[in-house]
Amino acid sequence: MSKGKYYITTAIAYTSGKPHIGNSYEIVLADSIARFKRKDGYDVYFQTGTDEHGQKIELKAAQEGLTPKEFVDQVAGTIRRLWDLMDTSYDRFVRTTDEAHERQVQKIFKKLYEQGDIYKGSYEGMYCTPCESFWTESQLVDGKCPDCGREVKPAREEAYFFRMSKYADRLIEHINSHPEFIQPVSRKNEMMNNFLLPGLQDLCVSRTSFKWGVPVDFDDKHVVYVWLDALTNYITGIGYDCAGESSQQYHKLWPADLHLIGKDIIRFHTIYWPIFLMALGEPLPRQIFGHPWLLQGDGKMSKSKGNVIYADDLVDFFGVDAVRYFVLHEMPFENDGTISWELLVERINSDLANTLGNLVNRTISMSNKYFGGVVADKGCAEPVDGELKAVATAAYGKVAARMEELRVADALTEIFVLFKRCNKYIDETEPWALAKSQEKRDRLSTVLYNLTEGIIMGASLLEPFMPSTAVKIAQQLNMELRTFGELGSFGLCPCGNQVVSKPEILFARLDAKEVVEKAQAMFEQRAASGSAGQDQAGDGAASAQEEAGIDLEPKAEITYDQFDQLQFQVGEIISCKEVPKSKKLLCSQVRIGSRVKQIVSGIKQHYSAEEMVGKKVMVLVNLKPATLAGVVSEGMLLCAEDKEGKLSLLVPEREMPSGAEIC
RNA sequence: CGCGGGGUGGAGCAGUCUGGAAGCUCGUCGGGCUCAUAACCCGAAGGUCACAGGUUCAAAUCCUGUCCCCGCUACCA
Repeated sequence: MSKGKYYITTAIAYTSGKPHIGNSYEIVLADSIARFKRKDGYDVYFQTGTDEHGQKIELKAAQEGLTPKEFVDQVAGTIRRLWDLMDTSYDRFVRTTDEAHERQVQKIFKKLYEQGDIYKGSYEGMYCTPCESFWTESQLVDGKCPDCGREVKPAREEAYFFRMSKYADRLIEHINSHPEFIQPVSRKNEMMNNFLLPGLQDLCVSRTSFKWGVPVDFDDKHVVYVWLDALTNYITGIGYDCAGESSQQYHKLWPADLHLIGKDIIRFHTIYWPIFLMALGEPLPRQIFGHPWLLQGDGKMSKSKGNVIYADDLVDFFGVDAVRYFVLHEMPFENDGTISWELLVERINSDLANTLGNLVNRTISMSNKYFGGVVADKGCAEPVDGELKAVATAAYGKVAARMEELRVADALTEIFVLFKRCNKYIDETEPWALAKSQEKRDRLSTVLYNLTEGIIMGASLLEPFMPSTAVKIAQQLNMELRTFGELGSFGLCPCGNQVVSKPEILFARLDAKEVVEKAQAMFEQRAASGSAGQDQAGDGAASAQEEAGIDLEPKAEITYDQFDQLQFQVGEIISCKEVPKSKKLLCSQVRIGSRVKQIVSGIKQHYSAEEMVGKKVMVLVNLKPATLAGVVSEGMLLCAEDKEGKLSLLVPEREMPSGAEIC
């Protein structure tokens, strides 16, 4: 009976920290599609996981005093718990540190090298020795290292490259002949125009600058660089082997039917990934959907403000299904969506509490009130019933059509059309009026039967999106959820069915003001307890200092001589103006003794040019001049900075003449 | 400064590719109803589709220019 296999993946999450609600959206979206397809008769395999290598992770781990492996174990655990919390039905959670994956990546790398797709070359650029960093010409500031301002020299680092150009024509041809390959279509043009048509650059696929990665087994100075490691999870996770020993499962599942990814990594999935597959001689995935992002509406999401929204917070406030509903329903198809506490409450109240929850509640209440909870069709049909039945039986087709286009938000809207129609039906039939006369009792019974039927059909459609809500509704109605195949018929409910005697409220109405206040309190507490609370949920909750101090990573100790090399003096700002075309910079003329220096500072968002004038400030005088946004700066005004990035200039506590030494 | 995405009734969005009566949800206002979670149903008000030009019989939609917002990036010396 199966309609065939359906292999769906999400991007694997990078384990550098706890994902916020925007990142969690993807897994929920994938889950709703997977559940829908499963219920629709496909043999679904749903894979997700984590991407755990790279320099950033190496660094983060070191900062926390952990080995990279310990660190990623922790974060991968957090991510997996979050995915589970969101009630996602993935079949496999791959980790790029899985031994089998790593071994296969090595084999793939070697194979591609041996067949000439990967070659050893060198990465050329300008190298800053003290910073151990490569820079491209365009990154240099004034021909100097953008980090430290020191001289850079041309250098080359050995690296492996993948010959992209070889497969470019084939890929262009594939994309053109498979219009469904890249979704939404607008992304297709973007990829074609920006990358494919101008000519593909070879891709650097190894690094020597860090160790935390899959080692190249025939050249252990190198580790495999991210994409060849990360993207291949889609095949290694289901048992691919490049030596021809791939598993049964692989043969069954590959090619993937859908890679669901964020719009930021479309390029890697629609260009590099297909080309890797071509090189391996494997078929290409059928479809890649780059979904937009869910952005926070009320103010910037920022860790220092502590207002980052995480899925588990939302679940605490609203429950899993409400959160699922919100992210699925509020995401536009192509543009980024907005999330805020107010919008969340609005959606929950109007759709979930009013339209759906209240419908179930009033229907069950009436069945109990008029018939002791027994629902039966007494065959007293009237013309009004027709429209309800028509909407109910047509719903599956409409929802399925939307899902086929991956328009999940619109699919949900279609389901709610049915619930709204049920509410309207109550108004049209006025059961309370029917209840008043004895001879209308059969009609009343039929009306309630029809309503119950409409609700269970809607709930059955809702199941992939809000699984536990659908089950709750079915339980209250004392019925089984329907299969999609049954949704074409109206009236499958056996007569004499007994609903629960007291309906449970599915979604309580919320007060937006209260919710916002509660959220704010949570954020304040979190900000007070420091950054720990963000990476590890709940850890920070215990500490609640009045005014938290700020701890920094200690830098290496220096000698007095080193300190003595710095020259600080009091400077008086005699004039100040904004640097044109810059967001942050103010340019001040600072009198230091008898000299005047021009100093550019990134404080425009904290001080106006006018209020700067006349201030006596602390200046680092002997800093090597540099050019910022085209303006020369000959020193540095010293500032203190708090957690939120607010700045305060340092000024002498007592009156001091300009030029006074600070020592 | 560079790249990208936007600007459609009070709010969130669709419609723009493939010109042809300005739509959806929420909110507001008025009415109805009372089974229900002050819920439900009906109706109304509210938009020069950022601005200015142009193409066209016809422009939210195509072309040109301008302004504004957001993200990444370079500036935070």
